[in-house]
Amino acid sequence: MTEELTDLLAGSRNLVGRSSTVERVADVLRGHIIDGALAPGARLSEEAIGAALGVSRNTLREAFRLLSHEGLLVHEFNRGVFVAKPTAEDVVDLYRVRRALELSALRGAAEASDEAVALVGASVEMGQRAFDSGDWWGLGTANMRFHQAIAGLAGSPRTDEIVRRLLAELRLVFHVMSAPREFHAPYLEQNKEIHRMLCEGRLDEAADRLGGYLDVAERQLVDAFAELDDPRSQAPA
Amino acid sequence: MTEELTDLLAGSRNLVGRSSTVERVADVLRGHIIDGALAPGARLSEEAIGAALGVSRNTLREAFRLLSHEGLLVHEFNRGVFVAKPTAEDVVDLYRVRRALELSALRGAAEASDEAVALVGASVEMGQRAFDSGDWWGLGTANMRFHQAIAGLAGSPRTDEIVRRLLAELRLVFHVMSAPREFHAPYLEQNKEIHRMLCEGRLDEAADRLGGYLDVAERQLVDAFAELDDPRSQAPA
DNA sequence: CCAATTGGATTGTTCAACAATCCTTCGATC
DNA sequence: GATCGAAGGATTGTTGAACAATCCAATTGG
Repeated sequence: MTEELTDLLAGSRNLVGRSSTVERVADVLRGHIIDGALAPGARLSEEAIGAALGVSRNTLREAFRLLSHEGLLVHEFNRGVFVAKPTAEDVVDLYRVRRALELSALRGAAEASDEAVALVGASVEMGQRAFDSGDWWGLGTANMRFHQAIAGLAGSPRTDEIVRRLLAELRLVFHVMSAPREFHAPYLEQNKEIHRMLCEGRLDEAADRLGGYLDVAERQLVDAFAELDDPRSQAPA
Repeated sequence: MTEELTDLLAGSRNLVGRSSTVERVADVLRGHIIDGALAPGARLSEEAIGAALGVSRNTLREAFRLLSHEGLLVHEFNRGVFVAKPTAEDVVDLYRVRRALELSALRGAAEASDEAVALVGASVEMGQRAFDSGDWWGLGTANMRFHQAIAGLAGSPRTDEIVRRLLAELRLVFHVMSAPREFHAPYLEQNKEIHRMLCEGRLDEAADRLGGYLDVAERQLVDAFAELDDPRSQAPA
């Protein structure tokens, strides 16, 4: 179910004209990267992946280039492509851009379309269902959907694309979180409240709430990274 | 010791070792697109361009993919790549994202580095020189540089890249302006004043000024588009 | 005049090959 | 024994050609 929706999300970007092999390959790889099957830092061999997916090296390289520009892969000349390995600095940067775009969209939501507002509500309900069934990764997905819907209030195709890219990178970051439930669960209530404020037209208030919430999440992630790099937390060999 | 050497190597590689054919091709094409040698809407034949630049179709296609993700080219499946042809809606969208990012960067510029602030000043001086020598296209370039410097106040690599992409698209938009002087010249004074406010720490004031200025520019561009589409302004065949 | 067909041109994708570069291993020298 | 350097293999960078799939325009037929 969740996977179906994820595919729908990714697929809804470009309409139905989805016949390019390159994009299909990129979709498959994106999925594997986002759900962790391809770990951050892993090298993707052209020959191996090409053989596994049954596509030529040239086609694969075009797909690599696509995902590199989405921030999911990094390309090192003459060395190959690697799954992006976000750092604490990347987290700070990602949240900086998110704050600018999401808060701007929320503050200007007076002119948002009804469908855009409805998407926010739908993401909240989706999160509730995931919570009820104990699907913590699905809860994370719903949370992403929530933020994408917030950004969508601006009615701006470019904002939508930028935020989608940022959230995909953020998915990589979440792989360092050892406790997805504790991380994602508290935000469900916040999302509900922000949605309520949005429906009542209390936009500035909603934006302030969202801003504070982003600060907390960023802090939490940065701390998680610090703990990873901190030698005292490493188990003795 | 080792680390120093590694840093040096990495730094010099990015500056000098631009040895990828794909990126060199992309640079050439980007230049021709931005300065108008390749007009918006023009189709880029793989065979023709490949022969002209002396690169293979596969390499060229990778460069196309790069520029497509920068928004300068649009790729239509089974039809080819075309120089992007922005519409009035694109203008509105571009300014929406610019407002969000540039104003956010300016409002948070209290923590900006000295170099970042200096870049703003440098762009203003560059604009003054272009104005004095009657170089209107150079004035436009300086203006772009100014806005990139404003965005750079955030100290965010991702913001920098996004804004660079937006401004490159905007360059295409400017090709519809028949009077570059009248369009660009008035903003020089505004940039000076915003720079002054920035140096004096009057950030919110500067941001308000910039916001209003962006509104005017957007309006001006949209009007120019409306005139283009308006039949009454077209010469009889 | 309009519609269907056909043919040429262009793109999408694959395959094979070679040059350039990197990483590893092996050896040589001190 | 350790450090440095040089072959060796493996991987990427780039090219060229080939074929299938698709689009576009001209031609043909009604």
